[in-house]
Amino acid sequence: MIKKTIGHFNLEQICRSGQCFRMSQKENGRYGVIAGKRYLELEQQGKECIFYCDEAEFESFWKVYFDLDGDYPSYIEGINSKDSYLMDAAAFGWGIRILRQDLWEMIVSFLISQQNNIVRIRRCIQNICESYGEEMKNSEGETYYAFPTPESLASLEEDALKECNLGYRSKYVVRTARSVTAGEVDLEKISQMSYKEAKEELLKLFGVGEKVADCVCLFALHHLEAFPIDTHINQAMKRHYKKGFPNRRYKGYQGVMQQYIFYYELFGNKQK
DNA sequence: CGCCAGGGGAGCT
DNA sequence: AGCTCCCCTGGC
Repeated sequence: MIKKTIGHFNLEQICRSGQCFRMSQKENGRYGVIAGKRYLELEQQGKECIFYCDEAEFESFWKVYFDLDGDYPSYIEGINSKDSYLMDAAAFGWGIRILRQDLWEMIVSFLISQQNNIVRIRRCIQNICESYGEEMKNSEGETYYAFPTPESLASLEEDALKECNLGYRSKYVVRTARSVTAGEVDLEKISQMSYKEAKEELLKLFGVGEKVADCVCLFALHHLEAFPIDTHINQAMKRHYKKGFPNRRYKGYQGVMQQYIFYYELFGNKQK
């Protein structure tokens, strides 16, 4: 285990921010994160954060995964001080980071997210992992499940994932898995593309629209200019940005602002 | 029981 | 760009 003091990093906020559905708080207060086949436990102790892994794994994987080299103070300092709403939102979600999650996982996760709430999304994902993901053991011998591969989902009937509580989204996931295994869409290539190209490519997948594509671009490909607009963001735009969100000012990192707004809308004080 | 909303999307005009 | 319809759960 290693201890790190990292500014603008807060596990509770990241866990609740709704970008990572495989991070959860355990009964002992620690957080567990599953990423691909990996498992990590973390613990927040005030400003310090404990990573239960060795230095090599931290440096080569988790530091990148949690975007610890990102300069979040400068993102926040760039906020227009006259924009009290955004100032409040950022002050509330100061510890959020935009993670670098697996591309395939994010595609499936946000296919499932449509017309769905966060609690149920987590359950759906847990269900497909338990049913079709590889069974793994962490260092304490506890079982966890890797995310199902495209191949394992492509072979299913279109309605098979209804048993995992996906409802009508089942066929979106199965058909998308088939597109990937058939090579119609190349995930390796997408990960090398610019935001614009990657989004265009993702939109070819059945069930992927503007919002889902933007979430994938932001949370997997780390295109911070992606600004997913969902019902909550849409309402915030109507209330606070009737003339449109100032994209020009936050050019290149609008996605970070989106996360502050989203988190604030969901968990902030409702006296707005 | 009906109604509605939850981080939408497809298909059509 | 805007509209309709699609369609699954859970909460009230």
